Amino acid sequence: MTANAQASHRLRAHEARCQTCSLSSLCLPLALNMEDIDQFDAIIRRRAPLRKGEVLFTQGDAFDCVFTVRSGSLKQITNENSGMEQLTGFYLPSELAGLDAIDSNCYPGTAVALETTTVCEIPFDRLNALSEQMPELRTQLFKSLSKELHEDRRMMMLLSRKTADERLASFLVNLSQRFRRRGYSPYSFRLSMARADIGNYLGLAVETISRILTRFQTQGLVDIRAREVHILHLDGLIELAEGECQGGR
Amino acid sequence: MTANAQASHRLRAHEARCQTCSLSSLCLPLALNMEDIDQFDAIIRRRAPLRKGEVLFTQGDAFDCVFTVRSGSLKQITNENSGMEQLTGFYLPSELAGLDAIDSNCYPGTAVALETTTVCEIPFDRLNALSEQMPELRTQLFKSLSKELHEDRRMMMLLSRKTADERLASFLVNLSQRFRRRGYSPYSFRLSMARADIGNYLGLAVETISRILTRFQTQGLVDIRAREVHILHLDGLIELAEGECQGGR
DNA sequence: CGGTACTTTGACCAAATTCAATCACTGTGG
DNA sequence: CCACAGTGATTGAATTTGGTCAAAGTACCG
Repeated sequence: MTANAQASHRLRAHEARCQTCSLSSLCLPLALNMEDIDQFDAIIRRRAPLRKGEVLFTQGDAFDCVFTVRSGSLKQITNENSGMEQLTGFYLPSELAGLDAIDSNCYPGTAVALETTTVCEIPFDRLNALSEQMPELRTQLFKSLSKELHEDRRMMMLLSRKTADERLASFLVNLSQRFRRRGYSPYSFRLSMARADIGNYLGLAVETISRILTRFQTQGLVDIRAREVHILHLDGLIELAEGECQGGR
Repeated sequence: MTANAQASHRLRAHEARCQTCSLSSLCLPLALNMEDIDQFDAIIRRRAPLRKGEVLFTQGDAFDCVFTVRSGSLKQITNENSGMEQLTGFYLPSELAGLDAIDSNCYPGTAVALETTTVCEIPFDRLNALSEQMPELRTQLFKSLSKELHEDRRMMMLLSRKTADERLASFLVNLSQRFRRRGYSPYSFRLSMARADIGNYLGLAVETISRILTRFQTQGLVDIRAREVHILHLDGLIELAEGECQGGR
């Protein structure tokens, strides 16, 4: 590698551009042409990486930006008056956080980094303005919102109709699919979240998560040591995740 | 009333216009000026009323329109492969159904009228196009999507952290508030859905709904006979709905 | 007026929670 | 380099909430 190439590499790493970003085919500008991407790129701010546990935005803060994860992962937690705390979602690279803040103009949850995480910060008013000139961008934004709605509906079904086993299987399958889409192995990955986070997200006690994971292990479905996951029998998990509920409950 | 006035009344009833619609302050065009409302109005199609049990759109159908309820109410049901059936929401007048179809380009659930129901049909491609020229409309559309996201998150919290009592109290309080916003009494209203629908929506068995409603009744919180609801002690219900979970589970 | 669909009530049961205790892993400071 | 603290994960036993099954009661519609 020449000195020149090294320098250019360092530059890219530091102030990455959408043009060179490996996530561009999954991210908001996915449908834009080169020219539009440049304009889009111009409104984005890159931040110093968040360290594990650092907060990206806090529940109640005034809304001004949405964020895409560039590397690492986030969790979003919502507190209700009564001290109830709900983990409403995990965000992986290329996923868009903060969309649920548009309506009320303040973030309805707190976003926390689960590991070292870099994000792109997109001021929403400028994004909104840009979406006027770029129908593809607007459509993509509508789609992102709609997709998250759709995901939430799946989650509602999971929470209200599925057993603990089915929930955990769904969770693992879902992660696996998201990793696959991003070009990582769908069979081997690292959980960036604690068991307690998984439990909170799935509406189950930590102990239940733990018990079921060991059961999955003894059944030969997965091999999990600490946070390292190896899926041994994906079809089995998928079958489990779908459940055979005959409309009960 | 003169014959003329009668005719004009009949006209309005038949092919209502946004300009004269009593819901305009709650509905999509809420931020538009007169001129824009006219343009918006022009893309809307009004349909013959749906009778109870009739289907507005079916899961899997190609997506082309979103719908606002003008009178009556809808439920949306999603079937998963495995025969699991989840009621993902109820739509009251001025609420927008079908937004969750934008991403996948087909309706992810079936919308069914719970009573005689009229809707406005809005072709999404034309709405999208119009939102290019009308920033207020675009913003309102983003807000509607975001709001539904937000609602779903509340629902996820309800499903994963609340007891049966808290869920049902939340449900009644939520309905009450939605009626209030629409100018109806928050204390007396009619449930357009069956107990089974409520149960499905809240992730509880019908029997549980029934038991808890009678308990609420004996506790003097409500007076319910058949589907007629009278809320006697709204604050009590609200308190119940919030629960005192200290972050458990 | 009769039938169908919806609702209520009771008895029993099972899944998942709670409580309690132990174990493993990480990182820090002596 | 190792002991120790602290967090996170696992396991077991007892409890509880809400589900299932069964049956009877009630409202609504033609």
